[in-house]
Amino acid sequence: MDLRVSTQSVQAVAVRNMREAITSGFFRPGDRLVETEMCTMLGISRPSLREALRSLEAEKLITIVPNRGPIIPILTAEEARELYDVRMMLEPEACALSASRASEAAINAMREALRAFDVAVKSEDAASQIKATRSFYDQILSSCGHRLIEEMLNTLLARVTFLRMKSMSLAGRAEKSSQEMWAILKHISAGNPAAARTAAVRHVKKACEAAMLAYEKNEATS
Amino acid sequence: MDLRVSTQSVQAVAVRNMREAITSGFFRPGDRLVETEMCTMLGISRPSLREALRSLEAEKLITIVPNRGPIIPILTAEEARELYDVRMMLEPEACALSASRASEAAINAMREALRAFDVAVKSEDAASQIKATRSFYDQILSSCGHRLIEEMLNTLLARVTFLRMKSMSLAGRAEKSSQEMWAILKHISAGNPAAARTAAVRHVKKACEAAMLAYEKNEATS
DNA sequence: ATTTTCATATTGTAAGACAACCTGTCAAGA
DNA sequence: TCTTGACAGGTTGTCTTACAATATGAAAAT
Repeated sequence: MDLRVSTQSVQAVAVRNMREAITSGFFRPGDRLVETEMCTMLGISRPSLREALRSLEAEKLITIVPNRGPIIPILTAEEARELYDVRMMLEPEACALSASRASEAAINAMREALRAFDVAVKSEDAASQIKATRSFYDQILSSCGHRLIEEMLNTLLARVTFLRMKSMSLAGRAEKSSQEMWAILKHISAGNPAAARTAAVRHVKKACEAAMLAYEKNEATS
Repeated sequence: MDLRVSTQSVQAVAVRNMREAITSGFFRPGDRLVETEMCTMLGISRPSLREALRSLEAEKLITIVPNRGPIIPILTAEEARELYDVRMMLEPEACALSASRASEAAINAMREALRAFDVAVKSEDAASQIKATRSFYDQILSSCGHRLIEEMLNTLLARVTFLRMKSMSLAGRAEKSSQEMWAILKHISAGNPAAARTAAVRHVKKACEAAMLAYEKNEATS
């Protein structure tokens, strides 16, 4: 029983809210975040806001251009590729660990998340897809028992949310993604780390390919 | 010819200086960084300092305890182990990449760094050892051609500096470490990614073992 | 049309102020 | 003696105000 009272600093809440706004797609790559506007939106003072912005900058969720202020970064294809490279090194490990230690409750939550994902795919609801994927990964990461991997993958995943939204809209990608994630879940719930790892590798690889495809398509249309 | 005038923000300089102060061992785990003191040390205002502190907090170089302020974190054995786990996933890759693309100049710089390391080992100069190791890794990371791996390993390495200092002081560890790093360099300069990777794996593994040993020894003495 | 100038908007930085909170000390009461 | 309560000092959390420095875009001049 946890009776701890926890007062959150204004700064911390600001970071959380802005992070949510960015990863949910409310702010989009290229958007400028004018300080005074953000202050009124968040209802906080400029010094507090600026502290929050520095935190987000260090997380790479925003870029602060000197004398121009914060903007939501636009990932280049190369940066995206690098993000997937590193995901490829960490995510399989996380899935393997999760396969060896995830609780029944965590596995059920993953199943719920994937069901929600499938529903969102059917109804072509991009926001819900992202949310469901997010929740699926949250469960994997929190159940993998490795704080650092959890934290690093969390920030990495936050950075690619927008990309995922784009690549999910590619024809057939969402369905494929669902299959791949169900495969991961199957091996996790079976307690098979090796299989979970290979399934994760496949998933990240495919996700990367889809993202790269999304870039090519964008170039063609622009 | 680069004539660019780059004015650094006060905040950015503060972050750099404080990061240097932390990773060089000027501040030690457990130390409190009182804001007003830091302000006078750095010659900046409190808002600017606090922005800098938030950046360092996001890098995990400091921990900001609510209503108590920033302190240099004391790594638990488990946190240390996790840091080495992730190093183990990234560092071999970085070395392999470096083996396939490092320039002659970079390799020479690595050699220089290791020579300096050996000198520092002989004279038992802990600070110089850290500095030389740091410079060795800087060369590997900047020559590996992967920005993200470079950045992530940089922050990871910054977090374990103090640990390395402690484990280097273990009998014989510095010499072993030197051998392992020379092995990595050998394979990088030979352009052999696979061999560089295995050498890196061995090095991280041994470094991890040494660090764990340092923890046990500390427990025994405390 | 190109360059220059200028006004506006925005960021960078500082200073001052005060409430909230933690810590340790000391006295009062059980 | 031990616990509790109160208090003081130090530190952080936050806001307000202020102003200099810089970027942007439009108007003016060549």
